[in-house]
Amino acid sequence: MSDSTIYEVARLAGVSIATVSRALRGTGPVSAATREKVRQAVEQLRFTPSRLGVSLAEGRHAADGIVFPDLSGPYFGEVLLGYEEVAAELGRSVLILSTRDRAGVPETVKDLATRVDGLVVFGQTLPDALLTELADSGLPMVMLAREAHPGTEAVRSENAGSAEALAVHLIAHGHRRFALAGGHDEGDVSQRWTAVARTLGDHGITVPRPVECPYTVEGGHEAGLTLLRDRPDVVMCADDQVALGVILAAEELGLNVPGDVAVTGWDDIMAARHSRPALTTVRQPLRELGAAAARLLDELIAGAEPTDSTRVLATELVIRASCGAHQVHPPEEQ
Amino acid sequence: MSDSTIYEVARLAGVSIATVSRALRGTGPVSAATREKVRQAVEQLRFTPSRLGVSLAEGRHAADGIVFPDLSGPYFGEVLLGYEEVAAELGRSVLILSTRDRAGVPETVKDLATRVDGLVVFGQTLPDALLTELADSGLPMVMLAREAHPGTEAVRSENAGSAEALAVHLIAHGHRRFALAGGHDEGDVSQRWTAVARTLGDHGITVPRPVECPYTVEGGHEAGLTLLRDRPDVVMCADDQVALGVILAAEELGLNVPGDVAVTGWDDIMAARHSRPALTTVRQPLRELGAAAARLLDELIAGAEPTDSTRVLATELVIRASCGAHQVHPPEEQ
DNA sequence: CTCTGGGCTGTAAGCGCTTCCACTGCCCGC
DNA sequence: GCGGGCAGTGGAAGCGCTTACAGCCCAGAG
Repeated sequence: MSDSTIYEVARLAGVSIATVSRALRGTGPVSAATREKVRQAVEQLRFTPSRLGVSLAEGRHAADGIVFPDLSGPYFGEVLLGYEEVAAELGRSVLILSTRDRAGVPETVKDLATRVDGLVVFGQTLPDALLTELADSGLPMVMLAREAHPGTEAVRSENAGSAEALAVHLIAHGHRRFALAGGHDEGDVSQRWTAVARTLGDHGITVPRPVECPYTVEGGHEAGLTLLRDRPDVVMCADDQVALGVILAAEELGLNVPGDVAVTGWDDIMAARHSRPALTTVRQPLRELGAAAARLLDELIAGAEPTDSTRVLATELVIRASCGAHQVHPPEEQ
Repeated sequence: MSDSTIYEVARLAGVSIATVSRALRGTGPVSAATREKVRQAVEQLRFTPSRLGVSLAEGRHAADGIVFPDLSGPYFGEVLLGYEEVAAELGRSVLILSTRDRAGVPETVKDLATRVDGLVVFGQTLPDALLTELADSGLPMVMLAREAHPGTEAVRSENAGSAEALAVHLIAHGHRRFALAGGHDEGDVSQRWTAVARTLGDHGITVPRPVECPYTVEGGHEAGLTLLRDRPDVVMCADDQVALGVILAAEELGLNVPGDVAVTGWDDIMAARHSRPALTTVRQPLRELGAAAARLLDELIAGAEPTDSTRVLATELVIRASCGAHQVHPPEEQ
């Protein structure tokens, strides 16, 4: 961009750069005649103010950073979509950073931090020590899909209640031997498993520890091959991708889903509705999650004090075929 | 971020800011003793150079912009993932912008342009006039999933060959009455439809004009309800999401897929493998698409002249159940 | 012993903008 | 007729950095 500068505009318009700036931003009084001269000069030179100059002078970037563990799969895309939409409305740009098996993450994140006014961090993407360091430096931060870290704000979707409802539903199906696929991550998933274990405990059912695996179809497939050796009645999965993998594993082992084993997911991604059998799952308001994070961060940047509290968005139990033969709801529309 | 500045570091270390800069960047000679003093001062003050200052002085942002029509669905997430990964390796940040039904796109894009050293633009996201304006301003640009615009570079995946192969396969299945779902977009999709029409024509088959619809499940569903009234043998869809929607529509109309009507997609998203029936489609190398774009843009930014040419990545025909009863390949692994 | 050339360091000029402050007229009210 | 106030404008000081240029000092050469 060999763009012209405010000096050239000023010279062409025959005014000072201060006047050009005032005319363009609408701050301070400028006569109609001057404004017109400036407008013409700007047009002739195709002048656009340098963001760098503006930001340096204003002392702000008008940009947010958002840190993901990964961008693959439908989950993050949806959240990001909701985030970017709100950020754009608020006049802020969005810088993304994916950390997935990458070296030098702390340095990269710190570099990102110098480019933005605030940061959104997903789940357990970053070590707590780094979060503390960033928060202590005064950087506004919002945590996504987990509880707030000291000095930050957070937003996640409801976990325990839906997990309990799902567990109760599965018990009503007559399932007794449970298995959990997808590890304990100190974030959303662990809250769900805790609620599930408690609910099952209330019914005199004990659950084995969850089998750790990456939150991907492949991870679920592998975990499924292990889990299904014990012939559980039902496998509850950390997310829909894992569930799809478990279903694949079941098919490979000659097991019918849900006849021989029920499977449930979490998130309600597109594939959940189209899979065979259609997946019983819990719908998360992914876009709203992103949107809420964007608004929270904007408030912090505007000067609000972080409250260390977590905003919780409601989820919805989605009963489909994979949890058992007796469907509670009629098949969905559209 | 109430960060300290290079001046404070210089004062604490008892040297000039020039020396601090040299010590930190490794440009110019600095004695070991001085280097150590600077290092200590930096550590004590937790100094990180302001990106704004650096960029303003260097005259570059070390950041790329990438413009999407939308971020929902699996397609863009994957491409973005590939992009961001390479960009990070190259030491560049990534700013994203989604334009989906949003007002003031030209202004937003121009704002984005002032924040980056180069831009990647997806398909038909931006009007040609705007592309021309940006390219003329000297902004390095790479087009994604379409042919190069003058003054840019482009990368897309192969369309005509796979489209022809798919059409030939469908003809071999005995299908004769074709329908196309998903509009003519002047980009990737139109290349496919053109190849399909030509191939079918060679076999004496004519195709009706494609039915326009958004590239979503809902769009496909609606288009399907229209298309299927004519009872075609097969519906070829612009992408997998549209295909999933058409399958939904077929089910609603009591039609068996592929028994009564075959359906094909494009992209090979995750849901394609898990849908019922599993979707015959064409796999695009989504991450590679993003990665190639990142590298091309980096070359342009480094000074390479745009060649107005398009790099084409190979695709792969994926035959599953939705195209007809007689499967050519055995069921896939994993 | 003087001269020369590095090595090392500091000074200062930008990079492109915003905005405080000072200044000039001019209109209005008394 | 005169002073106060205000619309309109310019000068200049930053914002935080990089880097060309110049200066200093000292070792080694002559």
